[in-house]
Amino acid sequence: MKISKEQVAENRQAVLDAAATLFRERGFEGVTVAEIMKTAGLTHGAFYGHFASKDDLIAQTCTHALAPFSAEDAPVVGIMDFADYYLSAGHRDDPGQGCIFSSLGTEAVRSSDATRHTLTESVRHRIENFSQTAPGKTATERRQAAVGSWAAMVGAVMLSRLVDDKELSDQLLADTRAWLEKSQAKK
Amino acid sequence: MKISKEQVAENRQAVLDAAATLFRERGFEGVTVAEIMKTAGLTHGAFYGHFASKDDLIAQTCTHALAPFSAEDAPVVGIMDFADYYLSAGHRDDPGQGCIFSSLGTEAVRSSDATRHTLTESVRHRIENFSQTAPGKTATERRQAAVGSWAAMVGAVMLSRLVDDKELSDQLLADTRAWLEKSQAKK
DNA sequence: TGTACATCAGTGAACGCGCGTTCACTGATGTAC
DNA sequence: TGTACATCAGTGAACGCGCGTTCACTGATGTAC
Repeated sequence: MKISKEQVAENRQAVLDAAATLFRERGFEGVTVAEIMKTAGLTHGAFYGHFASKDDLIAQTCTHALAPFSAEDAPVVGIMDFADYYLSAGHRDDPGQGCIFSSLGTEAVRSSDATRHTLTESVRHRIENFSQTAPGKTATERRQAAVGSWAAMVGAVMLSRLVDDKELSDQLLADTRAWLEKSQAKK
Repeated sequence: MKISKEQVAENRQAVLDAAATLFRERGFEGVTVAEIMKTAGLTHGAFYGHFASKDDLIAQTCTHALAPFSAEDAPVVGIMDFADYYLSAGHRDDPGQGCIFSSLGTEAVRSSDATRHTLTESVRHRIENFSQTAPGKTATERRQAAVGSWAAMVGAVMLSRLVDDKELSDQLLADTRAWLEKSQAKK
């Protein structure tokens, strides 16, 4: 039952896609290798032909999921434009397709060196990207605005998902957005 | 080998203390029941005399660890005073004694109803507390400042622990603090 | 106050399930002639 | 171009370890008389 080279590449992408969604929805430890392979349309035995271990998959999944944002030519995005998406109910309610930091942040602290390194570089890119349009007279001020604003978004979405009261959850998102808007306006 | 009532109460507290530290350091799933009991000076078999399950322990540990902040007479604390502690290297480097949201936030999303409810009430209290001294003309503005500022702190500490570059980690904390200070100052 | 006995917190061996990982086998692909 | 064979991605049964949980047993506490 040998498979064509194209099919192999497709299968590999399917596994990475399935892992990217499932990990963000249920955490690295909340999803089994067998479940990921099944979602990708394969059996668990095929897993080790593609990846050295579950940890290896985690690292490669992070790289895979963050690729669009880490590209050198990634589009510059304004903080408030980003906030409109990031602090939306849609993003909160669909972690599987959302930001990896607000869905896996506290677990990733204890992940492999490779995973943490990928995430670190992504943090750097995100800050550099936001810094280009952030308010402030100096580069330092703009970077501070970029870091502070993004940290607030990540924290707010994480808390909004945690809370068991929809009203409070909505308020966390809306209040953070309002506060960001005011902070941006003032230079 | 029956034990005195005082000793039973002490043992229970020791288990909760051990769990509170270990969970924050290594995550709910990264610590075993046996390890917690050993840290508390007991054997794993005694666990089920105190708690119905590991999930029950998690819920009670959250209540235990958050008790000081959830009390009705908890002291009102200024946002920047709190930020001085929260965004310090000391807090970042000692998650075992630190804020539960920045160490367990993304895992807690998938925890039991009881755990999430305890955390929700704690979020509410924290916001109410900060709102009392937050800047703003109206109650709404003050609440927005409280929510946005706290979200930024939680996000910043989580990211600062995640990153594998000490310089970037320090910068995340310092930039967030600087940005918070500026945002507080303006009204 | 002293003695006999029931209680029950803690012990540690054992259970059983789930999960990451391995491996002998299959059969379609793609190469050699 | 057609045929024979080697390759190797995928299959699914099996392994083994770790962890949450259970349970028969122990022996100090505290109560009854």
